[in-house]
Amino acid sequence: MPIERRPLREQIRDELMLRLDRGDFAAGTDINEAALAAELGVSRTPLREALITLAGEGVLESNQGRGFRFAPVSRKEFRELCAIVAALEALALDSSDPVYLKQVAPELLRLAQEFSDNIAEQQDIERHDDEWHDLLLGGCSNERLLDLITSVKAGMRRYSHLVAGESTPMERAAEEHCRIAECLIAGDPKGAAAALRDNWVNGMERMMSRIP
Amino acid sequence: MPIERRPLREQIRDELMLRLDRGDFAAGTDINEAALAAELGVSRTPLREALITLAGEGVLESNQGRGFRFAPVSRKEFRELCAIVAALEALALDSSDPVYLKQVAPELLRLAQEFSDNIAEQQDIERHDDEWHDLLLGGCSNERLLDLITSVKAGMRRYSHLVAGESTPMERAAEEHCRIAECLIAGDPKGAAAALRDNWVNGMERMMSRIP
DNA sequence: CAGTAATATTTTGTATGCAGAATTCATAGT
DNA sequence: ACTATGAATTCTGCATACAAAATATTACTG
Repeated sequence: MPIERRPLREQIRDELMLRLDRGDFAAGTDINEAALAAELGVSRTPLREALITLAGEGVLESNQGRGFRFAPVSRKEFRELCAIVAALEALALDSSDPVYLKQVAPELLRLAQEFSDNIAEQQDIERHDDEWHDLLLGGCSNERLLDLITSVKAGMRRYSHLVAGESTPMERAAEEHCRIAECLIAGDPKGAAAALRDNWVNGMERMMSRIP
Repeated sequence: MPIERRPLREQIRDELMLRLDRGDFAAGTDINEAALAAELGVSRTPLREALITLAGEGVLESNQGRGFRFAPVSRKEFRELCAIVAALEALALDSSDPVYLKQVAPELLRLAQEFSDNIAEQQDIERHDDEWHDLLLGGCSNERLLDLITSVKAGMRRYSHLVAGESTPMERAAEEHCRIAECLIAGDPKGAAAALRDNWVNGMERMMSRIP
């Protein structure tokens, strides 16, 4: 079996995103490279490489001479990101294989329903939501688009823990997922794309009040 | 006046993109870090940082232990990129200030017309085309979206020099630009967005035969 | 002569070192 | 007490150094 041989910068990036999801870093926090490198047990070089990729994804921002910091959150940016992801996912759905969509639609519906039943941990909720969207878009052959969506969503993760603990928003989201799945079952991808767009717009509205 | 103090990695990135536009590197060429660093008169560290950002934009790709190389071109990827940019620019137009659009529409029309007249150098043509799109989208308040468009377009520059020397495609493009501008003058942003999408789709078709 | 094993060389990936900018702290002056 | 000034410290940005992987070369064997 082949042992894992990935560049350190990628592993570091993943680890940092993990910690971001755990809520270890607050938005606006600036990063001490030496300290973080020591904590991770690596040198500053691959750490900086990871930080640069994260800056490229909008998770961090860098200022000359002042290093990196977690990009501060704002309603404006969140609106912008939601609009972007809505458009990109709608495009992905448009360019998906209809056969695939028909095929996974029942599964998508089932997941959405079982999701609306048990209210789990925030961590799980988000993972579940992500997996649902991944399954939805799994039939899209536009690889660059899927990569781009992943990248933009990475930039949105800074916002995800702000909504923690609210149950009603999630029920609404589940309803919307059901509607999308139903459109697909009915063989109406156009309606599904519209419902998907709504899902993002509504999700944005739901979270907006949570953002400073 | 404040003297320019940008990180080396950014200057290097810009220089590499410049050289890419000049056609210095062929797609698929792999990069020798030491040689390139020496040629640029910098050390490998900021060079690698620039390479990593370019890899994030899809201009380069990296393989473990094998370094970076200019990502090979393919019709599939070109189609994918065109679809993405079409959707993103259409979104940008949708979320643009209508007042701004009405305002710059005559200028856009003028530029498109004067463009169709004199056939210039390939280099100039592309710069002109880029500036035209920039002006078109200048009224979009979604900064993240504009950044993203810039980034995705950077990944497309590998393809731009493939079309060099064809005059008829450019005339067609100018026509399409005129149509977009006319829609804006007529106060029909919806139609303009559709024409913009067409512009990208047609541009894709025009170039497709040029790609191996 | 083809093919393969062993060795040498090149090149990447990571760590360390160093100069200068930014920040902090202390001190002096009002 | 508060601000300003300057030294001391911290930290970033870039350069260099080193180890391991990949590639090229040579030697050997059938």
